Amino acid sequence: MLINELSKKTGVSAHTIRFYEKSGLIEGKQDELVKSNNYLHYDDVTIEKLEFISDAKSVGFTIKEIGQIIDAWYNEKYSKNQKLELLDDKLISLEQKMKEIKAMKKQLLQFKDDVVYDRC
Amino acid sequence: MLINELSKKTGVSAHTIRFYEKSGLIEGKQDELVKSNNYLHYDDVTIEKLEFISDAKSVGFTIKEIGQIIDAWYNEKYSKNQKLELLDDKLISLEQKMKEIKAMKKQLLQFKDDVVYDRC
DNA sequence: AACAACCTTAGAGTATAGTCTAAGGTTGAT
DNA sequence: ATCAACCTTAGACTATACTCTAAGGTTGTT
Repeated sequence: MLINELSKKTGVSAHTIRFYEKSGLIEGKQDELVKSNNYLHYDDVTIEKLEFISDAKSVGFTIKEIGQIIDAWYNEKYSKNQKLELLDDKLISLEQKMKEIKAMKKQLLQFKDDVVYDRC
Repeated sequence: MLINELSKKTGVSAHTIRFYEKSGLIEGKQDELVKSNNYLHYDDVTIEKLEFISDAKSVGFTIKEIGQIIDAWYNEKYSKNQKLELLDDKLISLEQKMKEIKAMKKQLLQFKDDVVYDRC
């Protein structure tokens, strides 16, 4: 599919898709039989990747980190051990985020308490 | 205390402290007895606020959101109900973040599995 | 008085992550 | 052939959150 269709299927704008492509997160391929244009074609894996990018951004991963994770998933440029190490690394950072969110929850509940009992 | 001491006590640079002050997150006071300068003095509550800002940034709150939370905590410009509503709102967004992180954890564990069993 | 070590404001510069515009080429239907 | 509706690249613009520089004033010690 071409970029517009990909955009419609994922809800990600063509501009942003191109930005992700420039950033190395996804990759379209040219049809080798067609030399008259340089239109890029995208497959279903790219849809998966864009969905993953959206989820990964939500949890606070940067474009760079997301690129690494995608490479650990789809790419052959890392060894198995390197991939597992990177993924473990990101899992640890998720645990960390989780802890921080729990602590922040406690803090906000404390603030609520302070408001209710006029302690602020 | 003056800005340098505050910076040393909190680990937040004087530049960043000034940026937070401009953004309305914290507020120093001038010594009314001293007219020869416009040095700003900070109290211990500001230390608390800066620590909160750091924690709140970690969980992904924006400066604007952090400002609102601080106002719901220290400021009198909101009613009790408005404060509680805002804090509940932020608590809900934390629950949401928590869910997203759990889902991402599952996804990364799946990726690990795929790597281990050569499914990618 | 001179000096280091502070303080101030204004504004420029950086990184991240888009978002948009312009200028131009291609495709497919009429 | 012409037209809408695509496609491309290059680069400008935006928002957020800093980070730094410059220029100048103040304080405290020698």
